[in-house]
Amino acid sequence: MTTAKTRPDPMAILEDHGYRSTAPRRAVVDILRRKEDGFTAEEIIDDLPGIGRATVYRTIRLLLEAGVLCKLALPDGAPKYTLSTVEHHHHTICVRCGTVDTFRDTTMERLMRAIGDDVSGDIVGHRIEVYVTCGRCLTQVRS
Amino acid sequence: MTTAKTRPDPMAILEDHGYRSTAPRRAVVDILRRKEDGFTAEEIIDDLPGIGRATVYRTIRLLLEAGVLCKLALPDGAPKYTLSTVEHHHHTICVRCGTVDTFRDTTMERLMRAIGDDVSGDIVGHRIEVYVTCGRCLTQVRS
DNA sequence: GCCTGCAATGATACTGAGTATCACTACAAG
DNA sequence: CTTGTAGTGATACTCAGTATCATTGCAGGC
Ligand SMILES: [Mn+2]
Ligand SMILES: [Mn+2]
Ligand SMILES: [Zn+2]
Ligand SMILES: [Zn+2]
Repeated sequence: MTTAKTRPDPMAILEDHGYRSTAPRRAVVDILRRKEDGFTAEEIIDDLPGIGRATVYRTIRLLLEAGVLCKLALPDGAPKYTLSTVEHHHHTICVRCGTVDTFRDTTMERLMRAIGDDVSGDIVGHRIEVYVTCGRCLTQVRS
Repeated sequence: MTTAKTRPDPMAILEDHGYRSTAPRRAVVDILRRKEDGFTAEEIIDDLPGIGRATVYRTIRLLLEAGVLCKLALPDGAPKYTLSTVEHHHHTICVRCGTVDTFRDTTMERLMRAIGDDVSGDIVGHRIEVYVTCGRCLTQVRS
């Protein structure tokens, strides 16, 4: 059970998209590669006092466009981001502690395609977020 | 084919929750009862120059808590609200013109319950939004 | 119908997240 | 190295939403 998953280097992906490898971008990428959990933009900014807010936001936008990051819209508050694995997936978010987890459900994807018959127009995307009280929070509540 | 659906009066619902029936609240409720489509908070504020921003936001919050409104998180930009029918439902949002529609899919709800086995912790809610290019926008693109 | 307490209002100032600007910096190609 | 240009970051700004608080007006008691 290794926690380190082999994932393509986000910086390499940015370079493939024609962007330069710069020290600030590498710093941002290094930080968020270490985050197993979801993180906010402001979190990254605080972790990197030497790097301007604008650069952090710009780097996040590039990584989103490159598909390296997922953007989660929480019920309220600032969005969270997670490193995206290659496979299409969705997220559970603990409403108590904010922990983000991923899940995959191929039935869901099939269902989404079936819904195409119910809705007028062409489906171009979807967002599915499941709000949970996570296992750890459940045990805390009961103790 | 009547467009006016018989829905419980949002103001009456607020009164049931112990809130006063005031002129500003009635004005807000009157406006948004007329909107078949999704609307933003700022839209309501612009429609009611005599009423303070704070009051509009406060009224929207009360209606959300009372379950009268749904709040939609668009991919980016300010959230939209829609009057909620009693039945649980979800929304399609046209990525081109922003039109909001509703759909129901009981299979989806059954599936959500099935997912409970896959995720750790208790499911307390979910958000499903389907992004589309609506029928009207499709015909415009092709003309 | 009037008092009156307290809920509600709204002008204003504020916060927080994100973006535009622009003079400056540093990457990378030659 | 030199050099054009992509990238940076301090700063000022926008935009959505919230806190404050003096004033207003609703609703229940009389
Ligand atoms: Mn999906
Ligand atoms: Mn549902
Ligand atoms: Zn939790
Ligand atoms: Zn449309």
